[in-house]
Amino acid sequence: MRLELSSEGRYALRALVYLARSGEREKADRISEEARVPRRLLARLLAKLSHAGLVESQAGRGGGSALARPPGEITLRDAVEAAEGPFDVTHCIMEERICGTGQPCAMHDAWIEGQNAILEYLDSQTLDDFVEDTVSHTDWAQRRSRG
Amino acid sequence: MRLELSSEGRYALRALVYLARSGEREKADRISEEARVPRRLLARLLAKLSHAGLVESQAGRGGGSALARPPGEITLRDAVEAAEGPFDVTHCIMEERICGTGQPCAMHDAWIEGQNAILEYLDSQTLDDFVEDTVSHTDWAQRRSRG
DNA sequence: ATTAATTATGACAAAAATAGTAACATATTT
DNA sequence: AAATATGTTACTATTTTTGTCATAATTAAT
Repeated sequence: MRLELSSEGRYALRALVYLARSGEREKADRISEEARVPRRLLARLLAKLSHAGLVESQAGRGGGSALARPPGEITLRDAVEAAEGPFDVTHCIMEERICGTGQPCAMHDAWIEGQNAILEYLDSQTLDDFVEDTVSHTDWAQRRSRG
Repeated sequence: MRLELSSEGRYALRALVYLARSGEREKADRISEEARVPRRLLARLLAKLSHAGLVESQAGRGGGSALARPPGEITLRDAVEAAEGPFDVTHCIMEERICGTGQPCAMHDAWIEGQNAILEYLDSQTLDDFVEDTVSHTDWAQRRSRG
Protein backbone atom coordinates (compact mmCIF):
# COMPACT_ATOMS: atom_id res chain seq x y z
CA MET A 1 0.00 0.00 0.00
CA ARG A 2 1.28 3.41 -0.92
CA LEU A 3 0.51 6.69 0.70
CA GLU A 4 0.58 8.88 -2.32
CA LEU A 5 -0.90 11.95 -3.90
CA SER A 6 -2.62 12.14 -7.25
CA SER A 7 -0.42 13.31 -10.09
CA GLU A 8 -2.00 16.72 -9.72
CA GLY A 9 -0.95 16.83 -6.08
CA ARG A 10 2.61 15.88 -6.98
CA TYR A 11 2.68 18.50 -9.71
CA ALA A 12 1.45 21.09 -7.24
CA LEU A 13 4.25 20.32 -4.79
CA ARG A 14 6.84 20.52 -7.53
CA ALA A 15 5.48 23.78 -8.91
CA LEU A 16 5.24 25.35 -5.47
CA VAL A 17 8.72 24.27 -4.41
CA TYR A 18 10.02 25.67 -7.66
CA LEU A 19 8.30 28.99 -7.07
CA ALA A 20 9.51 29.04 -3.48
CA ARG A 21 13.09 28.58 -4.65
CA SER A 22 12.83 31.11 -7.41
CA GLY A 23 11.19 33.79 -5.31
CA GLU A 24 10.19 35.63 -8.46
CA ARG A 25 7.26 35.74 -10.80
CA GLU A 26 7.60 32.98 -13.38
CA LYS A 27 5.51 32.30 -16.43
CA ALA A 28 3.79 29.00 -16.91
CA ASP A 29 6.06 27.88 -19.74
CA ARG A 30 9.06 28.14 -17.48
CA ILE A 31 7.39 26.46 -14.51
CA SER A 32 6.24 23.69 -16.79
CA GLU A 33 9.79 22.95 -17.90
CA GLU A 34 11.50 23.36 -14.56
CA ALA A 35 9.00 21.52 -12.43
CA ARG A 36 8.16 19.03 -15.18
CA VAL A 37 4.44 19.60 -15.25
CA PRO A 38 2.58 19.06 -18.56
CA ARG A 39 1.97 22.52 -19.96
CA ARG A 40 -1.79 22.26 -20.51
CA LEU A 41 -2.38 20.74 -17.15
CA LEU A 42 -0.34 23.42 -15.45
CA ALA A 43 -2.77 26.12 -16.55
CA ARG A 44 -5.53 24.42 -14.62
CA LEU A 45 -3.31 23.73 -11.67
CA LEU A 46 -2.09 27.31 -11.35
CA ALA A 47 -5.66 28.54 -11.51
CA LYS A 48 -6.52 26.27 -8.60
CA LEU A 49 -3.53 27.40 -6.59
CA SER A 50 -4.48 30.95 -7.37
CA HIS A 51 -8.06 30.50 -6.16
CA ALA A 52 -6.73 28.93 -3.00
CA GLY A 53 -4.67 32.06 -2.44
CA LEU A 54 -1.30 30.31 -2.62
CA VAL A 55 -0.07 31.99 -5.78
CA GLU A 56 -0.83 35.25 -7.52
CA SER A 57 -1.08 35.12 -11.27
CA GLN A 58 -1.00 37.96 -13.69
CA ALA A 59 -2.19 37.73 -17.28
CA GLY A 60 -0.76 39.65 -20.19
CA ARG A 61 2.72 40.55 -21.26
CA GLY A 62 5.29 40.06 -18.54
CA GLY A 63 2.73 38.11 -16.55
CA GLY A 64 3.18 34.86 -14.70
CA SER A 65 2.73 33.38 -11.26
CA ALA A 66 4.48 33.87 -7.94
CA LEU A 67 3.84 32.69 -4.39
CA ALA A 68 1.25 34.90 -2.76
CA ARG A 69 3.03 34.81 0.59
CA PRO A 70 6.37 33.76 2.04
CA PRO A 71 7.19 30.05 1.73
CA GLY A 72 7.28 29.79 5.51
CA GLU A 73 3.58 30.62 5.56
CA ILE A 74 2.48 27.94 3.13
CA THR A 75 2.04 24.53 4.74
CA LEU A 76 2.10 21.15 3.10
CA ARG A 77 -1.54 20.91 4.00
CA ASP A 78 -2.30 24.18 2.20
CA ALA A 79 -0.62 22.80 -0.89
CA VAL A 80 -2.29 19.42 -0.85
CA GLU A 81 -5.73 20.79 -0.09
CA ALA A 82 -5.42 23.38 -2.83
CA ALA A 83 -4.60 20.73 -5.40
CA GLU A 84 -6.78 17.87 -4.24
CA GLY A 85 -9.60 19.56 -2.37
CA PRO A 86 -10.16 20.06 1.35
CA PHE A 87 -9.74 17.14 3.75
CA ASP A 88 -12.96 15.44 4.67
CA VAL A 89 -12.44 13.88 8.10
CA THR A 90 -16.07 12.89 8.36
CA HIS A 91 -15.71 10.05 5.93
CA CYS A 92 -15.88 6.60 7.46
CA ILE A 93 -13.03 4.13 7.27
CA MET A 94 -15.26 1.06 7.50
CA GLU A 95 -18.21 2.13 5.38
CA GLU A 96 -18.84 4.06 2.22
CA ARG A 97 -20.63 6.81 4.04
CA ILE A 98 -20.37 9.79 6.31
CA CYS A 99 -19.57 8.99 9.91
CA GLY A 100 -20.22 10.95 13.05
CA THR A 101 -23.61 12.55 12.65
CA GLY A 102 -26.04 9.94 13.86
CA GLN A 103 -24.54 6.50 14.34
CA PRO A 104 -20.75 6.41 14.22
CA CYS A 105 -19.04 3.21 13.07
CA ALA A 106 -17.02 1.14 15.51
CA MET A 107 -13.80 2.82 14.53
CA HIS A 108 -15.08 6.35 14.29
CA ASP A 109 -13.39 7.95 17.29
CA ALA A 110 -10.16 6.09 16.74
CA TRP A 111 -10.03 7.04 13.09
CA ILE A 112 -10.60 10.72 13.83
CA GLU A 113 -7.49 10.52 15.98
CA GLY A 114 -5.54 8.82 13.24
CA GLN A 115 -6.51 11.42 10.69
CA ASN A 116 -5.56 14.19 13.06
CA ALA A 117 -2.10 12.71 13.37
CA ILE A 118 -1.71 13.11 9.63
CA LEU A 119 -3.18 16.59 9.51
CA GLU A 120 -0.98 17.79 12.34
CA TYR A 121 2.02 16.59 10.42
CA LEU A 122 0.95 18.29 7.21
CA ASP A 123 0.32 21.50 9.16
CA SER A 124 3.78 21.37 10.68
CA GLN A 125 5.66 21.45 7.39
CA THR A 126 6.02 24.54 5.25
CA LEU A 127 7.51 25.15 1.83
CA ASP A 128 10.36 26.88 3.57
CA ASP A 129 11.50 23.50 4.84
CA PHE A 130 12.17 22.43 1.27
CA VAL A 131 13.80 25.48 -0.24
CA GLU A 132 17.37 25.18 0.95
CA ASP A 133 17.11 21.47 1.47
CA THR A 134 18.64 18.52 -0.25
CA VAL A 135 19.53 18.36 -3.90
CA SER A 136 16.23 18.32 -5.76
CA HIS A 137 15.47 15.90 -8.50
CA THR A 138 15.34 18.84 -10.88
CA ASP A 139 18.88 19.91 -10.02
CA TRP A 140 20.02 16.36 -10.19
CA ALA A 141 18.44 15.78 -13.60
CA GLN A 142 20.05 18.97 -14.91
CA ARG A 143 23.49 17.99 -13.63
CA ARG A 144 23.14 14.61 -15.21
CA SER A 145 22.18 16.02 -18.57
CA ARG A 146 25.18 18.32 -18.47
CA GLY A 147 27.31 15.22 -17.98
CA MET B 1 -9.50 15.00 -0.04
CA ARG B 2 -10.40 11.84 1.73
CA LEU B 3 -8.17 9.51 3.62
CA GLU B 4 -9.82 6.27 2.75
CA LEU B 5 -9.25 2.62 2.11
CA SER B 6 -10.20 0.74 -1.00
CA SER B 7 -13.48 -1.11 -0.76
CA GLU B 8 -11.50 -4.27 -0.18
CA GLY B 9 -9.81 -2.65 2.81
CA ARG B 10 -13.17 -1.59 4.22
CA TYR B 11 -14.57 -5.08 3.70
CA ALA B 12 -11.59 -6.54 5.50
CA LEU B 13 -12.13 -4.31 8.53
CA ARG B 14 -15.80 -5.22 8.67
CA ALA B 15 -15.16 -8.93 8.30
CA LEU B 16 -12.42 -8.90 10.93
CA VAL B 17 -14.44 -6.88 13.42
CA TYR B 18 -17.32 -9.27 12.88
CA LEU B 19 -15.08 -12.27 13.52
CA ALA B 20 -13.57 -10.57 16.56
CA ARG B 21 -17.03 -10.04 18.00
CA SER B 22 -18.22 -13.52 17.21
CA GLY B 23 -15.18 -15.28 18.57
CA GLU B 24 -16.22 -18.44 16.74
CA ARG B 25 -15.61 -20.02 13.39
CA GLU B 26 -18.05 -18.62 10.86
CA LYS B 27 -18.69 -19.68 7.31
CA ALA B 28 -18.34 -17.25 4.47
CA ASP B 29 -22.08 -17.07 3.76
CA ARG B 30 -22.70 -15.81 7.24
CA ILE B 31 -19.81 -13.35 7.24
CA SER B 32 -20.96 -12.05 3.90
CA GLU B 33 -24.42 -11.23 5.26
CA GLU B 34 -23.38 -9.88 8.62
CA ALA B 35 -20.44 -7.80 7.49
CA ARG B 36 -22.10 -6.92 4.18
CA VAL B 37 -19.32 -8.08 1.91
CA PRO B 38 -20.27 -9.33 -1.60
CA ARG B 39 -20.18 -13.11 -1.37
CA ARG B 40 -17.79 -13.87 -4.23
CA LEU B 41 -15.41 -11.15 -3.27
CA LEU B 42 -15.33 -12.39 0.28
CA ALA B 43 -13.86 -15.70 -0.85
CA ARG B 44 -10.84 -13.90 -2.24
CA LEU B 45 -10.59 -11.61 0.74
CA LEU B 46 -10.67 -14.43 3.28
CA ALA B 47 -7.99 -16.24 1.33
CA LYS B 48 -5.81 -13.14 1.58
CA LEU B 49 -6.44 -12.75 5.29
CA SER B 50 -5.65 -16.41 5.69
CA HIS B 51 -2.36 -16.13 3.84
CA ALA B 52 -1.47 -13.15 5.98
CA GLY B 53 -2.05 -15.32 9.06
CA LEU B 54 -4.91 -13.23 10.43
CA VAL B 55 -7.61 -15.87 10.03
CA GLU B 56 -7.63 -19.63 9.84
CA SER B 57 -9.96 -21.12 7.30
CA GLN B 58 -11.12 -24.65 7.03
CA ALA B 59 -12.61 -26.12 3.88
CA GLY B 60 -15.29 -28.77 3.74
CA ARG B 61 -18.34 -29.47 5.82
CA GLY B 62 -18.53 -27.51 9.00
CA GLY B 63 -15.70 -25.36 7.75
CA GLY B 64 -15.38 -21.62 7.89
CA SER B 65 -13.03 -18.92 9.10
CA ALA B 66 -12.02 -17.63 12.51
CA LEU B 67 -9.41 -15.20 13.76
CA ALA B 68 -6.05 -16.92 14.00
CA ARG B 69 -5.13 -15.07 17.20
CA PRO B 70 -6.79 -12.95 19.87
CA PRO B 71 -8.25 -9.62 18.63
CA GLY B 72 -5.86 -7.76 20.89
CA GLU B 73 -2.99 -9.11 18.84
CA ILE B 74 -4.27 -7.98 15.46
CA THR B 75 -3.48 -4.37 14.70
CA LEU B 76 -5.21 -2.04 12.30
CA ARG B 77 -2.01 -2.11 10.30
CA ASP B 78 -2.06 -5.89 10.11
CA ALA B 79 -5.58 -5.70 8.75
CA VAL B 80 -4.94 -2.99 6.21
CA GLU B 81 -1.70 -4.49 4.98
CA ALA B 82 -3.27 -7.90 4.62
CA ALA B 83 -6.04 -6.49 2.44
CA GLU B 84 -4.18 -3.84 0.50
CA GLY B 85 -0.62 -5.09 0.50
CA PRO B 86 2.35 -4.00 2.60
CA PHE B 87 3.09 -0.32 3.07
CA ASP B 88 5.71 1.02 0.75
CA VAL B 89 7.34 3.96 2.52
CA THR B 90 9.98 4.28 -0.15
CA HIS B 91 7.60 5.82 -2.63
CA CYS B 92 8.16 9.50 -3.28
CA ILE B 93 5.52 12.13 -2.56
CA MET B 94 6.76 14.55 -5.21
CA GLU B 95 7.70 12.18 -8.02
CA GLU B 96 6.41 9.00 -9.55
CA ARG B 97 9.40 7.03 -8.40
CA ILE B 98 11.21 5.38 -5.55
CA CYS B 99 12.86 7.79 -3.16
CA GLY B 100 15.77 7.24 -0.83
CA THR B 101 18.23 5.08 -2.67
CA GLY B 102 20.41 7.50 -4.59
CA GLN B 103 19.03 11.03 -4.73
CA PRO B 104 16.13 11.71 -2.37
CA CYS B 105 13.59 14.36 -3.33
CA ALA B 106 13.37 17.60 -1.40
CA MET B 107 10.67 16.27 0.85
CA HIS B 108 12.04 12.81 1.38
CA ASP B 109 13.08 12.99 5.03
CA ALA B 110 10.04 14.97 6.01
CA TRP B 111 7.69 12.58 4.29
CA ILE B 112 9.25 9.55 5.93
CA GLU B 113 8.36 11.22 9.24
CA GLY B 114 4.83 11.87 8.10
CA GLN B 115 4.31 8.31 7.02
CA ASN B 116 5.70 7.05 10.30
CA ALA B 117 3.12 9.10 12.15
CA ILE B 118 0.43 7.22 10.30
CA LEU B 119 2.04 3.82 10.75
CA GLU B 120 2.55 4.37 14.45
CA TYR B 121 -1.11 5.14 14.75
CA LEU B 122 -2.15 2.06 12.82
CA ASP B 123 0.17 -0.05 14.96
CA SER B 124 -1.35 1.33 18.13
CA GLN B 125 -4.89 0.16 17.42
CA THR B 126 -6.02 -3.44 17.67
CA LEU B 127 -9.26 -5.18 16.82
CA ASP B 128 -9.89 -5.47 20.52
CA ASP B 129 -10.47 -1.74 20.62
CA PHE B 130 -13.52 -2.20 18.40
CA VAL B 131 -15.16 -5.27 19.87
CA GLU B 132 -17.04 -3.86 22.81
CA ASP B 133 -17.27 -0.45 21.31
CA THR B 134 -20.08 1.69 20.02
CA VAL B 135 -23.16 0.46 18.20
CA SER B 136 -21.96 -0.87 14.87
CA HIS B 137 -23.60 0.02 11.62
CA THR B 138 -24.57 -3.62 11.28
CA ASP B 139 -26.51 -3.59 14.54
CA TRP B 140 -28.04 -0.31 13.64
CA ALA B 141 -29.17 -1.50 10.22
CA GLN B 142 -30.71 -4.59 11.76
CA ARG B 143 -32.63 -2.59 14.34
CA ARG B 144 -33.94 -0.32 11.66
CA SER B 145 -35.16 -3.20 9.53
CA ARG B 146 -36.96 -4.68 12.54
CA GLY B 147 -38.80 -1.36 12.80
C1' DA C 1 -16.08 -44.70 -1.94
C1' DT C 2 -19.60 -41.28 -2.72
C1' DT C 3 -21.78 -37.22 -1.88
C1' DA C 4 -22.50 -32.74 -0.06
C1' DA C 5 -20.60 -28.65 1.88
C1' DT C 6 -17.20 -25.43 1.91
C1' DT C 7 -13.01 -22.71 0.85
C1' DA C 8 -9.33 -21.46 -3.01
C1' DT C 9 -8.01 -19.53 -7.40
C1' DG C 10 -7.61 -17.51 -11.88
C1' DA C 11 -9.75 -15.44 -15.86
C1' DC C 12 -12.81 -12.16 -17.31
C1' DA C 13 -16.17 -8.05 -17.67
C1' DA C 14 -18.07 -3.86 -16.23
C1' DA C 15 -17.68 0.47 -14.08
C1' DA C 16 -15.36 4.26 -12.21
C1' DA C 17 -11.52 7.24 -11.49
C1' DT C 18 -7.47 9.43 -13.38
C1' DA C 19 -4.60 11.67 -16.53
C1' DG C 20 -4.03 14.27 -20.22
C1' DT C 21 -5.49 17.03 -24.55
C1' DA C 22 -7.83 20.38 -27.20
C1' DA C 23 -10.35 24.30 -27.99
C1' DC C 24 -11.91 28.47 -26.68
C1' DA C 25 -12.42 32.56 -23.45
C1' DT C 26 -10.59 36.29 -20.75
C1' DA C 27 -7.24 39.59 -19.10
C1' DT C 28 -3.13 42.88 -19.56
C1' DT C 29 0.43 45.45 -21.64
C1' DT C 30 2.37 47.92 -25.42
C1' DA D 1 -5.60 46.27 -32.05
C1' DA D 2 -1.89 43.07 -31.60
C1' DA D 3 0.76 40.20 -28.79
C1' DT D 4 1.39 37.69 -24.63
C1' DA D 5 -0.45 35.45 -20.76
C1' DT D 6 -3.63 33.04 -17.86
C1' DG D 7 -8.62 30.88 -17.08
C1' DT D 8 -12.32 27.58 -18.14
C1' DT D 9 -14.83 23.85 -19.95
C1' DA D 10 -15.53 19.73 -22.40
C1' DC D 11 -13.81 15.67 -24.24
C1' DT D 12 -11.03 11.35 -24.79
C1' DA D 13 -8.01 7.71 -23.71
C1' DT D 14 -6.03 4.96 -20.22
C1' DT D 15 -5.68 2.75 -16.03
C1' DT D 16 -7.42 1.06 -11.84
C1' DT D 17 -10.90 -0.77 -9.19
C1' DT D 18 -14.66 -3.53 -8.39
C1' DG D 19 -17.23 -7.35 -8.98
C1' DT D 20 -18.67 -11.91 -11.34
C1' DC D 21 -18.18 -16.53 -13.18
C1' DA D 22 -16.48 -20.98 -13.53
C1' DT D 23 -13.93 -24.43 -11.69
C1' DA D 24 -10.66 -26.75 -8.66
C1' DA D 25 -9.36 -28.38 -4.22
C1' DT D 26 -10.47 -29.81 0.53
C1' DT D 27 -13.02 -31.86 4.27
C1' DA D 28 -16.61 -34.37 6.70
C1' DA D 29 -20.57 -37.37 6.88
C1' DT D 30 -22.81 -41.34 5.27
